[in-house]
Amino acid sequence: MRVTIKDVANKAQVSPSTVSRVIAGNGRIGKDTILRVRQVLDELGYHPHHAAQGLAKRTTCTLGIILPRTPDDVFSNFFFPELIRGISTRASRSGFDILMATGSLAQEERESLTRMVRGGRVDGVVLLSSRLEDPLIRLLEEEQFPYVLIGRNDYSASTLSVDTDNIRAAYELTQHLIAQGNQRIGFVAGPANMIVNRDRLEGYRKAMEEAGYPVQNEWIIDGELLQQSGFRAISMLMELEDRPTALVVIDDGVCFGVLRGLGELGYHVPQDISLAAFNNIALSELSTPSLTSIDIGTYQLGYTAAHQLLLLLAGEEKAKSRFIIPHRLVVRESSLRK
Amino acid sequence: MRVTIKDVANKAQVSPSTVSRVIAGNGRIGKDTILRVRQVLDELGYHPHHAAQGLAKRTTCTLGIILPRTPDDVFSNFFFPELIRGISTRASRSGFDILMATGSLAQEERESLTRMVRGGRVDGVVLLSSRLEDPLIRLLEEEQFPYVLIGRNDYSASTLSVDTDNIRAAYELTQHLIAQGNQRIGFVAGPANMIVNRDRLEGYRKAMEEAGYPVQNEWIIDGELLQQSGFRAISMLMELEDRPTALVVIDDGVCFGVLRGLGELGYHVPQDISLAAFNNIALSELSTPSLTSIDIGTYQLGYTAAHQLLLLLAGEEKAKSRFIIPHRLVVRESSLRK
DNA sequence: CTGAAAGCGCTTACAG
DNA sequence: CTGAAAGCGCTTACAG
Repeated sequence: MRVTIKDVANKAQVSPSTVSRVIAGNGRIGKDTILRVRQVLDELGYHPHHAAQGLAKRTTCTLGIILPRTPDDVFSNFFFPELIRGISTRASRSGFDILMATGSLAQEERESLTRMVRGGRVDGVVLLSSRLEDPLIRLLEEEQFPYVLIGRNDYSASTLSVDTDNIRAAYELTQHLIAQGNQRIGFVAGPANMIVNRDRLEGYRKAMEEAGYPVQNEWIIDGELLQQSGFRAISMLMELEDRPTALVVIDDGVCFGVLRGLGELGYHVPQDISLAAFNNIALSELSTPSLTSIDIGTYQLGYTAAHQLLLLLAGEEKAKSRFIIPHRLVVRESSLRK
Repeated sequence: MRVTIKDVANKAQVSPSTVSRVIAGNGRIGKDTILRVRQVLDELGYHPHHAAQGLAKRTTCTLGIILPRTPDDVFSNFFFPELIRGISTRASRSGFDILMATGSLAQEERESLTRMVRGGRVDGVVLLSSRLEDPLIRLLEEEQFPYVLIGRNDYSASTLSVDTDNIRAAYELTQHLIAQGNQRIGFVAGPANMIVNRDRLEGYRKAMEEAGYPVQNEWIIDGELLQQSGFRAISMLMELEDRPTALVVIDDGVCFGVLRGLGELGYHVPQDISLAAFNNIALSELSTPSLTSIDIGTYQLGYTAAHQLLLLLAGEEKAKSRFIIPHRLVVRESSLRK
């Protein structure tokens, strides 16, 4: 059935070892032998069997990722595809493929990762995000398995990671709103166990503090509530005596929800309230009003993460273990002074 | 380093064969032997090596997909993540993982697929879309490799495929616009070499014909133009003497572009022109106006495709080879009579 | 420059 | 019920 190295060896009248060496391109082989073997390789259309090669060489040429478990979490995950595209493109350039597993529960996530790592299915893992005391990170550390984290880590300082300076980004985004004349600025938050969300909240607080503007607790609302209880959260916010004139929103996807909610309540953006968010997904430019957003270089994050992991696997020593991808404030209609 | 079946065998004082059988759960093994082996398995934290297992069993427990090559094609691909989630979830349930490869060029795409298939990396392939005379389909057919196609096929009628009835869906969507009082209806098309796009165009034409409304050629514009030449295409369309009062748009992503373009030209939707599109991505509900769209059951498409492929791999004979996932018209603001 | 042999970690007839 | 052996398809010291 399958054309093996043995078939090639027979036809070319050499030993399998020689065929293997010709393919690998190393080892000193006679010129005419090389030519002859190459010829047969072509004729038979030989293609190495990946598992066999992997078994012998102890390598898989595969990177693993765990798909974020978002059963129906429509928000906040529009940028994962772009991230994965970056990872995949870089991997592909080194002949690596991506093995992807899912887990709808935290438990399943762990199991998927274990299967990958302990089963020797991948050479390294890219973690797409990190939460507080992340069990996946713990697992990887215990196994001493090569991985790169997209995000920040509360676990081990030496972790190879690629990240946005989210504190800084949130700080700048808030400053932009302040520069537009806003003094009462609210924050639509994401799940508090994600480190990226904590960082963004911190940056926002810092900017407000520095400007000498107080932050009211009622101004900070949970973005997840938007899904469950419709737009009650927004409605309550807008009915406050001292309601904010602007909102920093954790993510463009959530921001679309906020925008819609405000619209249904009869408010106009930016006339009645300004909005500014993070991630700059493709649709942010196309919405009406277009969304002011921090472009975090999503593709670049993924690309760089894969790149650094590949370097690590190649045994190249790195000077540093933490890489920051520059972000960029993209000002659009949603936040411009009315 | 790695705990092998041999280590377990030694410690449990049995042969590797026996350990293998205990793990597989087949073969008649003594009760106490089973218990003893299981015990050691646990103690040592044994995990089978995937490549070795695959080599011996000639199976990979992996499904392959080729990531659509969309370097910067922001439109029309917002539903792929959802599709992949469906595939991945179903695969995961049978202990299968997903191997993902990219190719930015058609050439690279072919190579990625070849590597997967000829390298024995996957047991089957899920094709995420199909074009006319698709080279990937040809490759798979030549290799006689198991695959399922999400979409329709101009190649071989017996191909296992899971699809939307796009002709019907477009027909219904157009009928809806007609029912809203529109007589001049235009169409924003996608790349003509994608079969899904042809089908949708056909359904639109059919509905128009049946209603006795003529279709002008100038009413059919190329959605890809929206990206390159800004909104010139839309501007030209709207300046026509007999301009359409409604547009069927090939995809929600493209529809966002159209919406934005109309907005910049000073037109209001649906007051000045109605819009209706396909795919019903998550954001369609959140836009202002919200988008009327055909929900194609994206997740279900992916899930079913994986399911059928898995059945095929398991050797289960299927009665039919083509599965249609029901679609559903979701009427929202963008198409409602003014 | 080239081949025979052992080995990667598993499975599975074949014997008993 | 269990083990020894051969084999999956490749690679890589070891010899020569």
